[in-house]
Amino acid sequence: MRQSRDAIRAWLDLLGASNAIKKSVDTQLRSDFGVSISRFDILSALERAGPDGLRAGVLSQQLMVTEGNTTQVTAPLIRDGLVKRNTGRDDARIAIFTLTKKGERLFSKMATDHNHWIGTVFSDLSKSELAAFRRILRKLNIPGSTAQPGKDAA
Amino acid sequence: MRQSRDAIRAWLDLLGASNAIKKSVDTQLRSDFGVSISRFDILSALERAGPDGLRAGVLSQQLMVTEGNTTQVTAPLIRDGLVKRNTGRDDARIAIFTLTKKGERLFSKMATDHNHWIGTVFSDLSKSELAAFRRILRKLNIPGSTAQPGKDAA
DNA sequence: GGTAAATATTTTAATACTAAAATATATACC
DNA sequence: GGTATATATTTTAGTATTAAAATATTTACC
Repeated sequence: MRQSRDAIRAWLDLLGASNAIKKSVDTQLRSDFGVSISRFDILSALERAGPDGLRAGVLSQQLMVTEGNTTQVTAPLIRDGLVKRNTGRDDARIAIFTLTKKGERLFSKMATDHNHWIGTVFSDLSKSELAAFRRILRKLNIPGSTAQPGKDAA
Repeated sequence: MRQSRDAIRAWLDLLGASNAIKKSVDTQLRSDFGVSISRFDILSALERAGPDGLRAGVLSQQLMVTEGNTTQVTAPLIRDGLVKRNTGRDDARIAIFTLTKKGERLFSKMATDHNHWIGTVFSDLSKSELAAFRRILRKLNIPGSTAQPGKDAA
């Protein structure tokens, strides 16, 4: 099983890089804007959705988290006036989240910085290396994983 | 900033793959052995350390977590008889963790399966693709990250 | 040998996450 | 029109995580 030992090394490298990038982004978002990466992900999804916002269930699906998680992470964003929660007019069971003006303004600044940070992380890779990297990631056989990510974005 | 958009895509792919693999491993470890990936990481580090075990601080460093985390994640392992906690004989401040016989037996089974799962994840990559993948990961510029991972292993 | 400082770990308070139970509302069928 | 079922979300209980405060013990120095 020589193959499996190299695979373990690759997995540890992958996990380490992912953890380190995430930690770095989270630290910067918190110190510069007072927002965690989880909250940033929500703001990002709502920004993309525009004025119609997103239903709780759709938001959860996009971020690949449970609905309970969405309820809890939106709570402080609502408390801080970055997100508004409305109830569907036809169906009172439905919760619709949208960005407030304040949320839009803050997210816009965050997105600029976030894009720049991530650009820097990959800045030493050539265009073809970046493509090769993504191609290899798509070749991984991950049990129970039909498709792609969903979390984090800008 | 075309470059930054592709970088974001690569980051989302990287994060998605990492999350999905971790989730898959965690789910399998829990259902087959009743142990989470966090606890598995501790057992793995202690197995590697052998009969002398590891001090709390060293264990924390190796897993790249806080000492408080180590205290809490070892607690159920001790409760379940997989790990033993001893106090240093010269210095009573020191906590030394070792695997029990039961812990060794369980970890041995877990490691076999874990290696196989990870081998499968990377099984569609050629030897050179695997090497290219690791080389690219090492070329990433991650702020505040001097070196490599630390977590998870077998 | 007693106090101050240093060291090692644990505890506490907060965030984030899941799975499962609970709640609220709407729909369907009799 | 009333009850059962289905749907959408929230709440609860448990695990994992960090940062900062608290505790325990040793070391150093007067």
